[in-house]
Amino acid sequence: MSNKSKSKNKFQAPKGMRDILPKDQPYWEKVRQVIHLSAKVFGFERIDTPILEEKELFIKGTGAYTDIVEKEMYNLTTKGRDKLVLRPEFTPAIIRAYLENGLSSLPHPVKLYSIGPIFRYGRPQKGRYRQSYQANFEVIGEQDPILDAQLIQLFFSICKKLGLKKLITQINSIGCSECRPSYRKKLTTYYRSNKKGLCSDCQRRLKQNPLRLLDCKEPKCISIAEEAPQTIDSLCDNCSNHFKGVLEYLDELEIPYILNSRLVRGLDYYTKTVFEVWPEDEDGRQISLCGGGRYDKLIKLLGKKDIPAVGFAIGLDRIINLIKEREIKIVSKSAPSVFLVQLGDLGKKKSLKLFEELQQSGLKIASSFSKNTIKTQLKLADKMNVRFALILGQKEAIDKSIIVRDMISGSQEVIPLSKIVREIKKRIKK
RNA sequence: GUACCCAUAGCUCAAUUGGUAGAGCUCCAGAUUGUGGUUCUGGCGGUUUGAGGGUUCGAGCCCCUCUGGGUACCCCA
Repeated sequence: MSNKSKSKNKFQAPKGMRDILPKDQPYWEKVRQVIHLSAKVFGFERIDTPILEEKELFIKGTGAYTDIVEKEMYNLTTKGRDKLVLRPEFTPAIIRAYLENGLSSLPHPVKLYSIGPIFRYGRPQKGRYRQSYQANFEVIGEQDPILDAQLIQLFFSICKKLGLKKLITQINSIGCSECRPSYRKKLTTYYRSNKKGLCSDCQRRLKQNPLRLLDCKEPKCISIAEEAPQTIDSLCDNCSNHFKGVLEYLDELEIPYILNSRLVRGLDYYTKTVFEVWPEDEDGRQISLCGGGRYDKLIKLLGKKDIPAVGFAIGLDRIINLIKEREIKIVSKSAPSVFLVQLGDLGKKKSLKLFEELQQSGLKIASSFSKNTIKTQLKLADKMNVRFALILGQKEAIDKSIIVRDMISGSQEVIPLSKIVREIKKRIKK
């Protein structure tokens, strides 16, 4: 990505938003392709929801006191005075679609995934953009802890296919409506007695959302948080067993994880399991690759029925950044293996149709009809890293033949035009 | 939203104490009139240094504002 300003050009992309240029597209294609494949294997069906949603959906769903809702949404009012926002995350929108379209009549669990842009108004930096891309997975309608574990398995499966290793799961359980209130009380009491040692943000948050004090980055707050009562010690039997279940399944899957009692996450709807996955050697400050958890109460909040669910989101920008940082090679499947060189008026005319034939036969073929010299065309062929160049000139066009040039050895051979497809396919296989 | 750093050709970077912008790569063309990856030569490329204002005889360089980027927060993917 360029760090240069383009403001001498009259227009520039809005702050925190960028163009994904052709040279980066192979990364995006690869990542998306792997995600689609893994989603299918794990039984997820695709859903696409609008980029705009009612503002109220996120106030209710994500939570009125979360930073996302408080200060990071792109708001707009329509001519009809509807209050809409660019979606800052997927989950409430997916649940809305699930409820609105009667997907609850399908056999449960209903497994849905979606992939696309989300928008958050904040200060951009590496791995944080105002328009970023997520892949989002939701499993609706079951509370079996195996589903929580399977989501993490799914993420590791995707990473494995992308060649990403050295990752570690950060996991915690934050309880449910049964046990959270009493934990909250314990925590609040603990923090009240240490109130004067807290930063100003935390003093404010103490009233609204005391759980969030646990992952404050202020040194003084960190040391207070270290002594704070831990969520897992206050879980009710149900939550405790559930969490044990998740961890047992992770052990069974041999997925690396560490219990992180300070992981609470900023969205209001989480219950029980919360998790993120970080690169192993990082401290996770802003590079968590995915994050999610269980949200057994969200659906009731947005609808009527009390339906449990679990889900998570993958940050595609961060996945791609990591692939690049670790210099993992991505092979573009669409890279051409043959370049058709045309020479002279007749050659040019005849190659036009030949190009179509070759391409229809399934060969990945490149060409440059606007360049006329053989030199320039071969140069291009070389740059594209093509295996063979096919040369159709005046002479060949008359003879109904074509030259096959091996771009590695430099040797070439004249072949009858009628046999070219078969010959090339034979050679590529070698 | 807060703090610090940054901004010169498409890209990576030069420019002595403020003295009037230069190189490599890329791109295009030629050497080689039907043969690429090396080499050599030439050309395009900056409405003059992200934008606007100020100081000065003179600003890429100093000051202010804005825009964008980076990093650390806040928070999250």
